[in-house]
Amino acid sequence: MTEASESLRIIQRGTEEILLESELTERLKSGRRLRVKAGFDPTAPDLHLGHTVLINKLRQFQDLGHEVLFLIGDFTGMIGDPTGKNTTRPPLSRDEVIENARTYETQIYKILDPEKTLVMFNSSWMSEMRASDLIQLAATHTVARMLERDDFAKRYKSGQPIAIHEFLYPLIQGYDSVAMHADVELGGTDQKFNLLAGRELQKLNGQAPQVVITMPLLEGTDGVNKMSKSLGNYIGITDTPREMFGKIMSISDELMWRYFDLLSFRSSAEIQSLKDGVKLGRNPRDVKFELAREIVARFHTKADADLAWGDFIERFQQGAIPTDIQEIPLQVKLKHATVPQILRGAGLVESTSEARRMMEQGAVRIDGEKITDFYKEIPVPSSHVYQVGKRIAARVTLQRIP
RNA sequence: GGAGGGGUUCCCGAGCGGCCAAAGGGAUCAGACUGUAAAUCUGACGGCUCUGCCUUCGGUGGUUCGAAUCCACCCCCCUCCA
Repeated sequence: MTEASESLRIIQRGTEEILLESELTERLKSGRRLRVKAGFDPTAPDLHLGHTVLINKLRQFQDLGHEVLFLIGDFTGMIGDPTGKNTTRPPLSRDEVIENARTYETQIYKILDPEKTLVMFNSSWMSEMRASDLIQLAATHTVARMLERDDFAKRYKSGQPIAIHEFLYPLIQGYDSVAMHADVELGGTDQKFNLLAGRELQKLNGQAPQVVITMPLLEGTDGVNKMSKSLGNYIGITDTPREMFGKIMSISDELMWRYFDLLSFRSSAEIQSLKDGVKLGRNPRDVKFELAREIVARFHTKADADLAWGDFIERFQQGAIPTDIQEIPLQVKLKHATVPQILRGAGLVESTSEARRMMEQGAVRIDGEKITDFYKEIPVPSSHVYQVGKRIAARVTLQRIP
């Protein structure tokens, strides 16, 4: 097996599609250090596991000696990528974009090698672009072509608005590839249209068109929608070890295998043997533990992962009161306080109505004892551990103020 | 510019003078169970000083004993025509 075909095999793993594979082989054979582009919109400042599917792939390119061009779409961020959306996104302010971009930069190096990463901002060439250039760019594509895009088509048909500027997004993303002289661009499957626009524009500008590689979209913790911050089904890479561990444990047994495929660094053979193990009666929960430990260790440390694991077992399997819980001081004017008041005051619930509901449902405990009486008076001063359900707990210390 | 349709609680979506804090579904949360914060089942799901009271159905003003529901004006979205 030649070196190029070995590289190709590594790159192929887990991808959805490579366009065109022959071109990729060609470039790999050239032995040149390839410029591998991936763009991120700085709309959501926190990366989640869904993004890491792509970043892991970038890392593989780096390991093979290539250079990653990490494009922060600060200019396009002000437009708002219409991909997959059924409504127009609100544009971001200059300051928000810069702030978000900074967060991205600090987060990607948990996976990428900084030595082989070039961070670029598309505002550096887009802000220079003149109106006449932009119109020329716009002239390269037709409205019909734009409306072929599934998300635009759906919005158009169902009567949702599409603003003109949204048509510019794929064109600008494509133009980025021209400006960056990208050899390869990676994106989610939903980005295919935008990625292909890059190929066309590069051809028009006399460059060899980039190879487009699409990666599957990772489903979120709900197992249905793609992972995204706005849907609240995400696992952030800056989540605490405990949160991250718990969220991974909450995915369905089915989805767990998908996560193994797209997120685990284990070999395909190893994953297959885990599957076989479950078939033979191994508890899927324990396999999920392994996944959770691997992922938590990647973004934190091995020790953090083990701690989170132990904590999870104690808390959910054995129902123990967590040990290192938050301390919340609360000042009270009277000699007594009722439980709903305390829970709301300490921020454990959003309203006293919610506190009452939780109590009715038997979710509230004080020092491990279930409390259902709304009017139970807690003396002030005092200090107890208050729990609302299995996940929320804090030691609340009541202090009397005159 | 003209004609028509529409804006309902986190989302979708019913309601079209009182029985509406507003059906149903989704999401979410809790409880039970379990092999787990899977699955399944049950329940909750505006707020409060909670057997009652207060605020909500694009906005403002009106009609009425009483309006999410009727009227007027305004704002926003969509479709068709120009």
